Amino acid sequence: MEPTNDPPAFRLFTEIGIIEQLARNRLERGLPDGLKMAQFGVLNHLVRLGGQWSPARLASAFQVTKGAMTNTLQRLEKRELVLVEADPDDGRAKLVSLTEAGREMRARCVQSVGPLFSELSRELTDQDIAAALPILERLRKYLDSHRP
Amino acid sequence: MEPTNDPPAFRLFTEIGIIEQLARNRLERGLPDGLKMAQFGVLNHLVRLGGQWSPARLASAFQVTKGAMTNTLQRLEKRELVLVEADPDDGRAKLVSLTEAGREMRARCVQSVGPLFSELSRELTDQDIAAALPILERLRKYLDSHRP
DNA sequence: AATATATAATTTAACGTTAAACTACATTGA
DNA sequence: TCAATGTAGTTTAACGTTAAATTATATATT
Repeated sequence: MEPTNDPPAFRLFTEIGIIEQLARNRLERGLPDGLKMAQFGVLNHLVRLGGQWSPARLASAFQVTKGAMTNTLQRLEKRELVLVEADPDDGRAKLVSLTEAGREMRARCVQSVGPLFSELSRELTDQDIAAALPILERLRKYLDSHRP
Repeated sequence: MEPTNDPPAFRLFTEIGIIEQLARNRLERGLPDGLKMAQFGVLNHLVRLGGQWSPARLASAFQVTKGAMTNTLQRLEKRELVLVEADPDDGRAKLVSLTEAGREMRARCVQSVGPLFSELSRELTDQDIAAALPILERLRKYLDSHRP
């Protein structure tokens, strides 16, 4: 690739776009049973934070539309990795929680993802990453707070 | 959002994934005539680097599959923003170049994208970005060189 | 020269995403 | 109380993406 004269912000977006594609592809390739990143993301979220989550709260946590979350949850529910119940306190809402199978699947996912992170740590130290993270967080928060 | 205990590399991917989504959405929203980022990317590439490019070279430059590039080029060709000819030296190949309309459209796209970059420069200086870019470049190059 | 292998581009199916329209239920306020 | 407004979730259409199969042409090897 030729070196570019694009302004820094443009190059930042370009790098982010390419990394996102390569990383999702690489991670997804290792996930068990053809699970997708979106699905693993929800399982991981439920394991880390526990409890019951409405689809709307999950959609907001992952910055996707409610329609996208409906889709992901339906796929997880089909595999019985997740339990979806009616919210007793709100007739419009549902509550999503992890099943035992979901917890096990998440563990397998974490295992499958391990090797990439090990390799990466030889290229990029935690210090390197820590240097970049605050800038990306500011960018993310800015974009998030100026949404339509 | 609750603070996470995820390892730095994981948080890096998470931030990148969210930023990619928010940024593409924000940028696309401003593009003229419902042009998409993928299409603008190709126009921009052809303006910056000029000349004739085979679909395969473009696919490689953008790190997408040839199928994805076929799709993007067909949409650009339908709007006559791009000219696609047979390669006289290789019966399998095609050559893609910019039309005048394509050049004008790219200029309109750059204009439409300007405001976001101005706003952004008040949140994130070029120095901030310059601090993050080398790390992202290393990550991108690593992922790119270890593809299946 | 003939065959085998490799490359260029397209097509198809499957997935995730958004936006917008829709249904169902909740909340607010006159 | 009832009407208006707001929110939760689903559905559909359109787009971009990948992977895999397909067609056509090039290149290399024997």
